[in-house]
Amino acid sequence: MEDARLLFDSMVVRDLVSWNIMIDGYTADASLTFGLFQLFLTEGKKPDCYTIGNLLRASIEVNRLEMISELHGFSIKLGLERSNVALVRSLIVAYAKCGSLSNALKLYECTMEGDLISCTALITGFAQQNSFTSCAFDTFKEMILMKTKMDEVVVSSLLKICTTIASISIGRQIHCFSLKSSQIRFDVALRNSLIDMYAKSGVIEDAVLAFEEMEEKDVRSWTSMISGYGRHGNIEKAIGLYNIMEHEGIKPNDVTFLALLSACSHTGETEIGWEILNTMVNKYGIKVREEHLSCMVDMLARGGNLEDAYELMRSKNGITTSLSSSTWGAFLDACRRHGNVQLGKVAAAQLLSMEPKRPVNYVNLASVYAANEDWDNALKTRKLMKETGSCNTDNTLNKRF
DNA sequence: TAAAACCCTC
Repeated sequence: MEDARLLFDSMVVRDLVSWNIMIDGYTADASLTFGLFQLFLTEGKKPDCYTIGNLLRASIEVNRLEMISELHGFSIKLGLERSNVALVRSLIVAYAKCGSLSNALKLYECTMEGDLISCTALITGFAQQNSFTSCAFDTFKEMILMKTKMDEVVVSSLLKICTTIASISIGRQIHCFSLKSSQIRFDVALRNSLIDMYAKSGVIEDAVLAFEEMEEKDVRSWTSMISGYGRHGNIEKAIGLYNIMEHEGIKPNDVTFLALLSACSHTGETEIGWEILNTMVNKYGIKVREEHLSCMVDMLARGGNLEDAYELMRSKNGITTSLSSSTWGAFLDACRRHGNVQLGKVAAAQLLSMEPKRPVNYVNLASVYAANEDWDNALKTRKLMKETGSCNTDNTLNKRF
């Protein structure tokens, strides 16, 4: 890219095509893309649909909604909005991905009704806004009524929503719909979505069916199935499947190991957990992620090995990112359950410095004291919570109602 | 061409 830039800078006459190629080349680094676009504008150039399309992709990358609106404005000014279907589609995708569903919807209703790509973008956009999943299904119903073209991507997106709301009945309906439709190809991604949907909805047998039906399985297929067994508390099956996977020459990834570690933490298999972590690092050279540590900490702390868990949190096993508040939260909860005031206080201090406004942290610390019949400090902690004014900032309730 | 799949614990 540096060479391309040198060549580009040395050009005497730069036409729109060379600008577009350059802007496209920088999509990996959005700030460079935008910088180049500024230069483009100061030179008095006019963007076309390709320039704007490339910039939209960069804006999605860094979640810059105001940039998308600006590019939308450009398209209107240049009259591209009315003539270029692909551009409008890209705008809808960009708005939906960056969370502005109202803008995406407006554009869709004006010009793109019944367009498969736009509908899929709307559906995943709705799915990302927790409380709008029903809108995603409404969009799909409209597609059916309008006899829109369907494909595996849109049903796969819908199945993903079913996993988050754990709706086996909707999931099954979508599965049946896909079987009946001649337009839907059962590719690896769709089959993986099916495994995941059934496993997360609690119907492990159907997840197994979907898994065994596959002629070509990738690492995600195996991981979904392992994770499914782990979630169901079946560690033997999870590890058995991992062994078969290895035997078949499929390389596990960081997520596969996360699924295995999680299975160990559910069943309290501390020794196996350590073994798995070692295999991941030493045999596969996979870097330990914060989530792996979090799992290990939970596993150790749950089993009462609070000291080991704390030691792991301190040493962080060589990873450089800092631990998330949720890891500390899980640790604090384990301290409460095992009545360890000393470590509970350490965890609470850490948590209160990270998120001083979350009541749950105070409540957990108070419970640590209470578990040790230290009513004095329990009461003081409760008081402190009220003083910080954090009682009113619990948005977990707002979310639910 | 674009829109989709595996991700820990509280």
